[in-house]
Amino acid sequence: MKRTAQDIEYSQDTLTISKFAKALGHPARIIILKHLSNQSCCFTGDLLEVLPLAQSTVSQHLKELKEAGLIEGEVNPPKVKYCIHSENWQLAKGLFADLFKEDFSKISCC
Amino acid sequence: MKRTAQDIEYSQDTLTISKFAKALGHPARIIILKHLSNQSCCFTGDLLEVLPLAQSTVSQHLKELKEAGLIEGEVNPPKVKYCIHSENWQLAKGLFADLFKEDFSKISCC
DNA sequence: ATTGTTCATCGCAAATGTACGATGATTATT
DNA sequence: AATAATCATCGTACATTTGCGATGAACAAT
Repeated sequence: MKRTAQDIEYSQDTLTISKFAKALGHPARIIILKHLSNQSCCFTGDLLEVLPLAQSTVSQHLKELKEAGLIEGEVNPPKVKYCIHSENWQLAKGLFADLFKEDFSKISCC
Repeated sequence: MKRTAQDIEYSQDTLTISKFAKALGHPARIIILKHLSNQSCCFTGDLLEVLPLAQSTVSQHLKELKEAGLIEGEVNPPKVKYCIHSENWQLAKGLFADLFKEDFSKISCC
């Protein structure tokens, strides 16, 4: 991937929402987030019972969600509790709501 | 990527939102969608003036958005008009709103 | 007929993503 | 001290994504 001088042209909001979206771009990570958000609060790798994936793979997905800022992990040996990162969750909610604010429910095109 | 028998385990909603999210997972595509959604309606490769990318690359991003169902293209030679795919736009809006419906704005964790 | 415009697609290169098993680190329990 | 449980990380394999230039297809205007 050649990169030129120009790739700095995106606004912060654009970068932020695309980062969140990218993290949401895999069904396993959607499942994880839905679990965390239902489970009024924290959670851990009981996810393994829900996801048809190896433990290491789930761990990797959790890492990506953490790096995207959507969740946070709290070590609680020998377990780890994962929670929704409330601040960024609100941020994401707002950014997506803003993206989809236009309503094209009536005949829209052209 | 080894695939085993189990990868069929995701619900339709989960697959759908992750497909949309994946398509939103790149800043260039966010820009494109914002343009289409502001521009009350259709559009074409004036996107080239907005995006720091080669024409072929932009075309590829448009293709991905089309395949994800978020936009549709209408040939109008020698140009192509792109529009938000209203039905799927509404669907996406609903799915994201549902995902983020829980409110973690007050102290949430554990 | 030739030329120009607009756009998609192909082929390539490099980067990232997805998945797994194996191994290791940490702590609790025996 | 030894074992078990929980989770992260490493290494590997393969797929997908991202980007570009080059080429081609479709049509309009000359």
